[in-house]
Amino acid sequence: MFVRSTILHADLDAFYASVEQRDDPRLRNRPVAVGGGGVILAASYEAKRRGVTTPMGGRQARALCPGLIIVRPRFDAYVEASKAVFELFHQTTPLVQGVSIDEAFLDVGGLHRIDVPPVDIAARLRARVRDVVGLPITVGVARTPFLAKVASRVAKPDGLLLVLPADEESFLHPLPVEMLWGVGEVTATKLHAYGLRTAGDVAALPQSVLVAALGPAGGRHLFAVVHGHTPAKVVVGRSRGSIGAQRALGHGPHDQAFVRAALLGLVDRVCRRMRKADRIARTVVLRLRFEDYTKVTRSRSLAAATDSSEDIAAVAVGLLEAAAPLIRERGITLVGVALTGLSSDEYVQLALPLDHPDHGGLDEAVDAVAVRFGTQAVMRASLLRRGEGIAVPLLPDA
DNA sequence: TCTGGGGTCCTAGGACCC
DNA sequence: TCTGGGGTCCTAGGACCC
Repeated sequence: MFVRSTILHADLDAFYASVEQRDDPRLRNRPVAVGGGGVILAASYEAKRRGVTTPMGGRQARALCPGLIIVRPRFDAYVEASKAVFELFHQTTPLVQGVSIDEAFLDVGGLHRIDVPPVDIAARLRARVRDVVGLPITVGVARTPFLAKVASRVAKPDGLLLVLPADEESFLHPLPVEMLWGVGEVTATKLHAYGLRTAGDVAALPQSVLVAALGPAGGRHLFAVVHGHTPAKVVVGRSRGSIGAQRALGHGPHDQAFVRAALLGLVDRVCRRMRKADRIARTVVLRLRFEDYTKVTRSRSLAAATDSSEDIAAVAVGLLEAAAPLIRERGITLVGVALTGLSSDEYVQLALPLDHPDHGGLDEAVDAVAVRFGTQAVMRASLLRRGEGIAVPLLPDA
């Protein structure tokens, strides 16, 4: 079969800082950073070239880059700009996988009947984002999302890079391991300890060595990555697995009532967001960080999923009280709450993966639904969600 | 150089069940 | 009664991403 490079990774450059430079001409061509809570959230390329990175303290950033202009974040403006750019993505192809507020994968493989090469589609998209929204964007074009992502990294800023299937190895292998998406500081340090500096160095090794060094999932993944064996499809329409909020409290001491109030505020926020999204949660996670920057999580699963602020607040406060000795000991500097085990509030999701090798598949899943919800439910259980299992509408008579 | 806020995925041990 | 294997769920921690 004829293989083509049809995945685009589109990534806005220095997103927050670029929006600020767009909206205030005085900031253009100058080192700009967007800062909140004493920390740099984004830096323009003029600032990045002088060593400003994220997250970095404002004082350190100014020391590295005299004349740095630090502006307060305007999140509403960023959300609006992001929506406008994603609108252009969707006008390009229906197959858009959002990665974050400022980047997405686009599959233009289905558009070949129009007879425009993907790299031309990418160039046109860049021009459209520049003209319509006024922001610089880099696009990588390759056969898989992973390769497109690495291509856009290499092409940044304000660039376009096509990696042809025949050139994948010669593109990938000279790159330092840090350039590979998914290799962070810890993994890079481990690889360096083995004398491995480039993707090509890693590619010369058998998979077993990587598994021994990085664990089964990490080792297999990196092996696949350096040989170009990453999934070719984008994933569309996947819903979030968790909703959370956190708040840095600054240096203490903070009394228990203050921490408790902060936590209740966060619970209120995440519960509103969850209800707005028509989701319900089954697990509450409390996140704490201490003066020595150690962190812990404490979690509790409910018997049934809920979107009730009162129920979730009660669980969260219970977890906080149980952690009181730890807080007294180490001094708290951050409190956060996350809701996981999310499901739609219209469906109950049974944990019955249909594609499990030892599993009988659909028949057994249907039987399990019948046992748990009655045969009436089976009649309604026609909806299969993303191959994860069976979804049963939660009706009053179910 | 002292580190924000929002997420995803993986690992691993113990409880529990068949 | 004892032993074993296989599976899922819960909890906690950690790496990584932007």
